Amino acid sequence: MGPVTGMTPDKNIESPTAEKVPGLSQTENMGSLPEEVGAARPKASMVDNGATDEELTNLNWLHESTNLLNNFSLGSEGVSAGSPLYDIEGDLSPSGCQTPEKLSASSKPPYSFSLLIYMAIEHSPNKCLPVKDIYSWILDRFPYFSTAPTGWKNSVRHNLSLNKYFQKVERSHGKVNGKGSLWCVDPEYKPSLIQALKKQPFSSALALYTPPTSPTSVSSRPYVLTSASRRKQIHYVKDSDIDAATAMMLLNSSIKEEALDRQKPQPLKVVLPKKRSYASAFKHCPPLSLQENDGEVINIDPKEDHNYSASGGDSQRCESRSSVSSLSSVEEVYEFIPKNSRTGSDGSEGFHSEDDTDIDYEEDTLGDNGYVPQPSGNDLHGSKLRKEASQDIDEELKEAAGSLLHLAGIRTCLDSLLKTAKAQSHKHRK
DNA sequence: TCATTCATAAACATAT
DNA sequence: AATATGTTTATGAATG
Repeated sequence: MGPVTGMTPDKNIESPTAEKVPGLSQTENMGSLPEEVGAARPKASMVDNGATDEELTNLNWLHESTNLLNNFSLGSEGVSAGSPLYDIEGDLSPSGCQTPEKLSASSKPPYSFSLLIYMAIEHSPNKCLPVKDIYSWILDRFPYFSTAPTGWKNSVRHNLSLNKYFQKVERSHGKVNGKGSLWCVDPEYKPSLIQALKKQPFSSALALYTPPTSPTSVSSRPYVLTSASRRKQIHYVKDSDIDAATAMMLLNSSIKEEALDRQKPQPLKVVLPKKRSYASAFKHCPPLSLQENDGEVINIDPKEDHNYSASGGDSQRCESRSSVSSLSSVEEVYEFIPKNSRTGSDGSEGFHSEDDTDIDYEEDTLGDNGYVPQPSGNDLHGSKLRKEASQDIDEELKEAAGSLLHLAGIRTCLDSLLKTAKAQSHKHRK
């Protein structure tokens, strides 16, 4: 028996390596995924009290960070009603810098397939795309591939299948139109992908970024702060603030996740854990788990799970799991503001499938497979739910703040007790 | 030199 | 049956 023929058009191709562009070597400019996610210690850079008092009992930070948390968890709603479809060609690219697309119209895009796929998925309204639409998006954005040998589709599929960053999600049952599954970005690895994208020479690519969210916070929204204020905040940050704010962030994120979870009828149904178990990918982070190794992990032998960029996975996974990296990543990218006005208007931005996929999403919304698209800002039901969630968050935040105040009070008491004790012993010695 | 990442090709299985 | 999709293996280039 000979080799299987007629499988895909992929087969009747020349080796694309023949078309490699000089000066644009495969890895030279390519968006290689980072081995480590950039240091994800929460900088608590938002805490801007400007004071010098480093005592925990100085509760300015609490007030500030509580406001901040509200901005993070609730206030972001007002930023963008639609899904954050950022404009890859947006005005964020430095003047005089060509966009990758334009560069790649005749030459190979400076992104790895992983990043291309990631961008495609992130551009989709529902953050999930079938393979076909990933093809389409890439073709749409990178005309290079229209003339490139079709082997690139094989590479896309290969990446989807092999790469740990991507997850397969079932389409709705009983829905026969549309082959295959939907592909999503594993939230756990979003920071990695973002980090990789950030390393691209084209800063406009950053405009694609959706602020990474914790696994269950599906509605990723951009966070808008000016870089100037951010730097200022970073400048004033203090260690005590970091820890406190970190605690608050973690607390908040867990609360938020719970609240958001309540909104969702069912979690995403991840099809099958191929590279490793993704069963936890859409689960919550354990609340307030400050530990990097939370036990669940994680036998990541790069050889065991044969996939790309397996190294460094441990740390980044832990970081992202703890939600802390979300904050840091957000900080890294929150300057980028969505251009949602273009969504869907020209057919390329806010990519819509030409086939049934969107219909699929709609049905899934009501649906039977548990796949829930991101709530859109004008979704009344969603906003109502969010309001409820917000109230919950508010209440829990108050409780949390109360607890922290309580702790601070204890600390104050202890301090004063210590002082008294010292004074007494001093007296006693005299 | 070695390990790693990535691209590419290919074989094969399964679903539509 | 044809095609699309998904998985797996192999190989080689580039890089640190």
